[in-house]
Amino acid sequence: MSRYDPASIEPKWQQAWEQAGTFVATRDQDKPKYYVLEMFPYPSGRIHIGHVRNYTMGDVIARYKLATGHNVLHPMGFDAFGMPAENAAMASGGHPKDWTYSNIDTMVEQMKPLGFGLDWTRMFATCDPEYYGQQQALFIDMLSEGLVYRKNAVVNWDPVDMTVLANEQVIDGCGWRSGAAVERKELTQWFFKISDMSGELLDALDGLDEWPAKVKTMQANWIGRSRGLQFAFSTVDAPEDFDRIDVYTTRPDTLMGASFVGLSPDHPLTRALEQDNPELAAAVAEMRKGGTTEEALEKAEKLGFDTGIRVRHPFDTAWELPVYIANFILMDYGTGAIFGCPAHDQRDLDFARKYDLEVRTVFVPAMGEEGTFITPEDGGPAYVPAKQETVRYLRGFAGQEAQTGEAAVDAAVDFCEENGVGQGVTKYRLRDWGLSRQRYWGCPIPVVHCDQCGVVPEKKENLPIELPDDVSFDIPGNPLDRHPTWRDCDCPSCGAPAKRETDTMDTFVDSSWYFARFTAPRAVTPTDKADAEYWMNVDQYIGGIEHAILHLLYSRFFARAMIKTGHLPASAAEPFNALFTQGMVTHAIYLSEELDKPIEETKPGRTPPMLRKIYHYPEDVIEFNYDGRPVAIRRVDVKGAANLEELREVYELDQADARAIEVIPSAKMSKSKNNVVDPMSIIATYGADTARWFVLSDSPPERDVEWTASGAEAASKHLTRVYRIASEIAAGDVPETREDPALLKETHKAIQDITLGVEAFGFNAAIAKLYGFTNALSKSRAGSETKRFAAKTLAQLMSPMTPHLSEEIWQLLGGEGLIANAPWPVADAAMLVEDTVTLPIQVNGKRRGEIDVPTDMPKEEVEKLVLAHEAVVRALDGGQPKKLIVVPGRIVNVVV
RNA sequence: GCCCGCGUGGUGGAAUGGUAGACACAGGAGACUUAAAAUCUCUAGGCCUUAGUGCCGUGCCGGUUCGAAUCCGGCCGCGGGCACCA
Repeated sequence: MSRYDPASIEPKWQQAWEQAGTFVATRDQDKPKYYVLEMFPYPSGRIHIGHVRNYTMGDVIARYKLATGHNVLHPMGFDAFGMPAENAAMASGGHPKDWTYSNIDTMVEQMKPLGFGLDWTRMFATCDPEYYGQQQALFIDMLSEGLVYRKNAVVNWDPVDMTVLANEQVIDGCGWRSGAAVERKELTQWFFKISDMSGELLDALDGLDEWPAKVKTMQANWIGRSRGLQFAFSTVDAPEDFDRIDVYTTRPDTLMGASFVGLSPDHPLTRALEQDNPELAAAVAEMRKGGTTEEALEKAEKLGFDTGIRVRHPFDTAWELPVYIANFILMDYGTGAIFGCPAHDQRDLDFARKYDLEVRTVFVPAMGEEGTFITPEDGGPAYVPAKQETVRYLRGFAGQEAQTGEAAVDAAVDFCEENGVGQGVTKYRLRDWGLSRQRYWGCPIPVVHCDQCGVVPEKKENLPIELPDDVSFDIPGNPLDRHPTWRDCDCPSCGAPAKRETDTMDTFVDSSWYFARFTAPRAVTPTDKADAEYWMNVDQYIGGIEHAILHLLYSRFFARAMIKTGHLPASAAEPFNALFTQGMVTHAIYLSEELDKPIEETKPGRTPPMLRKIYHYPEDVIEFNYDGRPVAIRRVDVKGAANLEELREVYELDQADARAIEVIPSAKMSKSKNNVVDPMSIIATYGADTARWFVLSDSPPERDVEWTASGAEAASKHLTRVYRIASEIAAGDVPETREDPALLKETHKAIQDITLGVEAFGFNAAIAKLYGFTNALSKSRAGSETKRFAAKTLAQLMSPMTPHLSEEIWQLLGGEGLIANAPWPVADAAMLVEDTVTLPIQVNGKRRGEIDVPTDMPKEEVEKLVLAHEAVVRALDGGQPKKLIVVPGRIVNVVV
């Protein structure tokens, strides 16, 4: 009998699928279509075990849907524009294009041996001119629909390198290369008008039944609809044209607690004051230092500057409030100006205390806490209860004295509207999407700047506007900007000499419509109508939770924009019917701190040896327990230690030499920590099916999974066992003994469990059931026909996860055709019925015994049996039960 | 700082509000073998001068319930996101 040999089995079946065109998708109106998509990878150079997990999950769904009679579309491509390619070019010469395409080649080569049921004929990379040319066409259509516009926005500016920095290139407020303090600088940039759709994008979340609730919550908070009051303070001693300052507040009920007005450093009034007040200008310049991220702004020390201007309180013109410029106020949200109510906002309170401003408590807890409550005026923290909580107003002006924040806000808005102070408005936190990037390796924005005509879209027949190849990355900045000829062109409108836009698009644009392009990847328009109508929507989308907000929100916006521009059917407004977010694959980090040179080499006057951190590769160490915690030693240091005791001795010696390796468990895989597990070595050692089986087993798919060598080995052992069991059955080595009705039942139970498991993304639980079923099959003394049926069913149930092994077993057992095409087994409902059930008996919620009863026994009879049970009799001690709860088929609880 | 998650044996984890620890890994004991590997069988949350029909136990504290890993409130820890990483 032959051994399980993945190295020979796997290429054989991959070839068979390719020859049969098993996974090539073509439109077929007779079958229900199913579009399964995993978030496409960035071509970093090598596939990562996290990719293997992500694509295996998608593949399980794809193969399962194929077996259940669907016409499946399961494509793959690459999200290929972006900074790493430029960084590589800067670091080691070369060209981003060469680097990217060579990485793509490598990754495709690494993915193919994994046997994913992908339609490779549809593959593309977003850096293919064929793709980004269509993206440019889309952009032009969006421009003419009014979905794109230009405005000023701030960027991270490195004043030394004279270049724009990405947020990740700003480290502790300084440029990553120059180390210079980063400033916020305004540039004219392109924007998508996503904010026009804020309400629609928010409301439509309700219809996404098959999306995780957490993703919908995150998106809803991100869009951030708020109902508030917009009103104006009239100013005293302000420059011309600034006789009023518009503010927006979500808490108009706290107006009587106002103690100052805050302006954003980017507010028009701030800019006006800057002109002739050097002291103020210097303070504002200080506030503009640091990065642009919300996190940086929030964490920055709260700075203010008193403008000297005063405003009149809308309810009492004699009451004047100071106007401060404050660095924590965002120009993009509301009106860029707020009123501060220190008593009910911790940030305002910190600010008020710093600048010695008034604190006026507006409301206090409604009841109970009189004795313990310290008002903010008396040094307590800001009082910020939930809006649903009822509070008592000391300085209310509308509504009841005791009311919820919500009711008070509504009453305040009504009051203000009636008295002409302001009006209730709905605002969104969501800002327009800035898509301009001052970088080379991205999709060129297809517009031309003409002295006569202004900003003009490129003609579609001139697309794609291709990136020039002759560029260099030896100096910072955008190579397109300094290219001698690429910018020169004729105005598409008047024909006069003009200049191209040198900004390229945010890579989120590339990934916001690739799912639509996959339906017709070679079409000469962005999409093909018939294909888009047939294949959209994506039935199941799978990807990382890190994309919960931006990528998914942008894609939802793009789908709507593509409907408006005629590139998608109206039914595709929500492009992803179901979403699944999977966890990361983590791995322990092996860390030691070693002297950078031997002590004996130390000479007087020389630098003494320093401890430095060394990260070891997983394959270079042996891990074991020492003193109750996991530690490791280098394989080269084992010195013939044959058992645990000797390994521990070596570890102790290493500790003395400061060479002992600490194990830091479950860390995100990272190249710099050397804890990246290369899937290719796993495949080389165990085969693709083992890798696939392992990444699905043990951990729930939405949670992170720790890669362990022992886990991979266990997976491999199990597949070997399945192969051996199946071969024995195929070879007729099974003794013809008695019938075993239990095995037939187990088989149908397994069909039921695994089918439900796959449908619900419970892959780890499904695999646990497959272990159980395998054990049942192995132990069963059933006759060969029943065993053969069970083994064939096992192969089918495993086939989405371990497709190569399953094909091999299917063939051994005389299955017809490819298992990939065999119809998914259906459980016989009659086989799933159990005759008896074991009911645990609880007394006061604690388990005290159990009884076996027929499944259909009436409640009354169960009660009689329970009351007769010795544990219950003893607990009752002759008395009557207070309560008797019988949950049919589940449990019995006696309350005494 | 703000938003969203997660936390169960030595380890990964299972459990429609209903027997906590399924299924595995590592460990222990045994069988087979000249031996090893492979394979198979059994064992396995913690506690105890009472070994039981016992007590404790799902990050911590409290609540709802006949019954809570699961629901609610507060706290601690870890992770994801925060609009130019993808």
